[in-house]
Amino acid sequence: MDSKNRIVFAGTPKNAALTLSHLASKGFNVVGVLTRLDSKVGRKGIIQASAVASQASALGIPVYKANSMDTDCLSWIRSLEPDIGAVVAYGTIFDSDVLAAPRYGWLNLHYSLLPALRGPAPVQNAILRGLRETGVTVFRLDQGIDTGPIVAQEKVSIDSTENSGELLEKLSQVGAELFSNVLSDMTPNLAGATNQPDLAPDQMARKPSRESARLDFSSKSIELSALVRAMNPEPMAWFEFEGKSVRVLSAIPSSNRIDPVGLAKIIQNDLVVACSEGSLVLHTVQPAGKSAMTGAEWFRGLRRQEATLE
RNA sequence: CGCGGGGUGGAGCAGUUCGGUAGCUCGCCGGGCUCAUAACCCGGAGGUCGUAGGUUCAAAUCCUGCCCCCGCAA
Repeated sequence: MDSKNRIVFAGTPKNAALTLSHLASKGFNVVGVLTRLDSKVGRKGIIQASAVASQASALGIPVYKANSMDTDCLSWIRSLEPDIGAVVAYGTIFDSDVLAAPRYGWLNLHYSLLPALRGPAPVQNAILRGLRETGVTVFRLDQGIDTGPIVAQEKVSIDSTENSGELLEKLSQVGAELFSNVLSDMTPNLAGATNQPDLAPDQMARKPSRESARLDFSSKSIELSALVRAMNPEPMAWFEFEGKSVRVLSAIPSSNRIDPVGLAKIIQNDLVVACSEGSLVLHTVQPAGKSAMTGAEWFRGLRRQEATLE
């Protein structure tokens, strides 16, 4: 491997920080880190540095914070004289000047088997669509969204019970490993990159809205269970009960038959709600203003035999 | 000062409007019934009602300060 290559890293959230620390631990020469500006976090609006910024500081790597690629940012990148750029979930599109700044361009780590699931939410969409397998891709960044030539891919299976948070964790580890392998033999890998085929627009992995995370119990229970897993931890599936939202952190399909759709009751200490096909056990829920609890606990607090959820 | 909900035995809740020393559904422990049980019956332990102070003969309940947890919105 050529550890003398100067790498500029760009990323923002926790999984990007994990990749950064993995690269650093492998001895790569990360000369600068680009991340988004500190932002307000949570109810109290506490200003907080991104996970990548914190990680970079801990590693003693210079950090530049920017939400858009202005000339200052561009000249900072150029001043690093990078050989290659590495991007993991940075959150801003690069213009052609930025793309051309590192000698060999940029490599991006994406959490799907491109060209499938291009876009900002590949992990949620993989589970949402009921896929049994997804993966990670390292590709050369170009002007499009996740459209550049593919350098390397690795498959990762999706367990039928895991949620987006858990799957992302797996993908982060596999991705970090793959990324460092690519960088180890960078020159031949870049030369071997293959162009992506075109993709139908409906294959884009869009970010789920809160409304799309709402549970409609007239759907099939198997679909609802996938929705619940896909939306955890963000934005979290939910339904409305007596004017307040109740988040559903985990749910599993059940063979209990109850009618009509939306009717909920306790069956053998589980909270079961009727769906169009089968029923769903609401295992962990979180009513607005409360901490997470089991569905049965929540229902007990309602003090009734049965209720209709919508 | 973005909007809002909440802190009551191990868990989830009721009780707070109209002050009078605590209740429900579970869990737990013991016993019974049963081939058996997550089902049923009987009994039991377990609570400074977040915290500090105030009002009162009397505060979970009224007043004030503080701490903690959480939903929505960004």
